[in-house]
Amino acid sequence: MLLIADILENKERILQGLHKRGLDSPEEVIEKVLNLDTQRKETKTNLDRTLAESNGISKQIGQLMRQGEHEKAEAIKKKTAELRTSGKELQHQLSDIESTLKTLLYQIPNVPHQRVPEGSRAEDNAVLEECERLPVLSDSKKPHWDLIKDYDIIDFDLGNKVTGAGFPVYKGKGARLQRALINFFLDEAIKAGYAEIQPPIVINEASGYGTGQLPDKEGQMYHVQNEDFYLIPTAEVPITNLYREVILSEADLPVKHVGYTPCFRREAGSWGAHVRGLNRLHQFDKVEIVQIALPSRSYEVLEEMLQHVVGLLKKLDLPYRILNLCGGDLGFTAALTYDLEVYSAAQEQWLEVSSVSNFETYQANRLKLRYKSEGKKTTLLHTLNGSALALPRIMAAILENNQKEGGIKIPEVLWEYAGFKEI
RNA sequence: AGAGGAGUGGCGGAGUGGUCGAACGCGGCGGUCUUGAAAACCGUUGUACCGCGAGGUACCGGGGGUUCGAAUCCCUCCUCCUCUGCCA
Repeated sequence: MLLIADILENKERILQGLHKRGLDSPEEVIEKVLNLDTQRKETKTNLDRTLAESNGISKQIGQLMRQGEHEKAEAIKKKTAELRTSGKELQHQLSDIESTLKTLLYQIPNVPHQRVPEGSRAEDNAVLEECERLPVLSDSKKPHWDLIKDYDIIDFDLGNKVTGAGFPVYKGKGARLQRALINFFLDEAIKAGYAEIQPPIVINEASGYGTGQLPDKEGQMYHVQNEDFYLIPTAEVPITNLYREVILSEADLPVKHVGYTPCFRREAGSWGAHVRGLNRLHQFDKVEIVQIALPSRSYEVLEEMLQHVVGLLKKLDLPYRILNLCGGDLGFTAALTYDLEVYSAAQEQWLEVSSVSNFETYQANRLKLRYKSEGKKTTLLHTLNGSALALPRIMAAILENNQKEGGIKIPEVLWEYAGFKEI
């Protein structure tokens, strides 16, 4: 959520940023916000004045009562009736204005960072780094949706039976490889100084608003109706919300957490031929890294997180490229996002396996996540997160890129974790 | 899930209709004393909003209500504790 004070101060810069996202007329909504804010202030001033007067009279009444002057007290009481009705009226006006203002602010995405490239389509994303020699497989190469059947390690039909499409069942070495990857990712993050968290995988509404999944992506989350909970689409949500309404001290920073969770996404309307097999699922596993950083350091932290993810891909020996997402492709709440994609030699396409983002104060403002600086001022922090990593496409790439006649070699770093070297 | 009890500032803990943003203790910060530290003593110590400022307003788990006035009374939801039930 954008800060009104920031909109007032940097209106032009913010409008430019919103144009970069391809918004039609951000001027309109920004003007509405500023007008409402003016109304809010006026109403608040009036309300406070009314309440102050009414409080004063109440105090007088109290004094008179104590002195036993009941008639005088009764006489003054009558004066308050009017204040009371106008106070109620103003109170209602104020909460109406505030909720309209909030609804409006919820509709405005984060302002892209200066380094975010112009553009609206995937082709406009800037490739910052790309593996030079892409692997080429023999003509007998198979996509992972065939390989998993050949080796009987992931079963979509069983998932269909038990749940439905997009909920695969991992079997035998498939399950063990999953577990190996999760443990490998967790251990690597812990080595890099991240403290492990095992959060709940269902969250309440407040948490959904805190990190920005609500109200923007309401339809993308599974909703537990009888409890009004949501299944998490990513561990980012529960882990970041650990710090909702928290004031940290400077010494606590940066906060670094890692968590493994299953993730649930309805992916309404996003199915097609290009998302076969493991490429898109309703339930998948992911290890997520989250940091809370000082505003002055958050872009350093972003680079550090990016390099952590790059390190994982290198250790897994997967060909990757790094994208700087363009304005049109940037997520609603992010200021800058690096996507990491892995090349699948069998599908002959790039698969997104990680998104590393800086949200600056956008989430922190919703979360009321602040720190107390030396000068005793409370200031919003910056939140960041990244997948390190999402499992299914990593799994797909490992299976596809390492396939050979009669077996699939798994990366050496996983041998110990998996307990086998080949499928 | 049922019955009973409880939720107050960083923590502990008073307060059951007005003088309460809230006693007191601990902790934190500043100071006195000390070569330094400890102890002792003195002072200070929440957040947000409105206002140029003086100052004002709101917040005692959340929301709503009664009242001139609510931490205090009523309703409702949430959370925790105890007992019973059920269960990995």
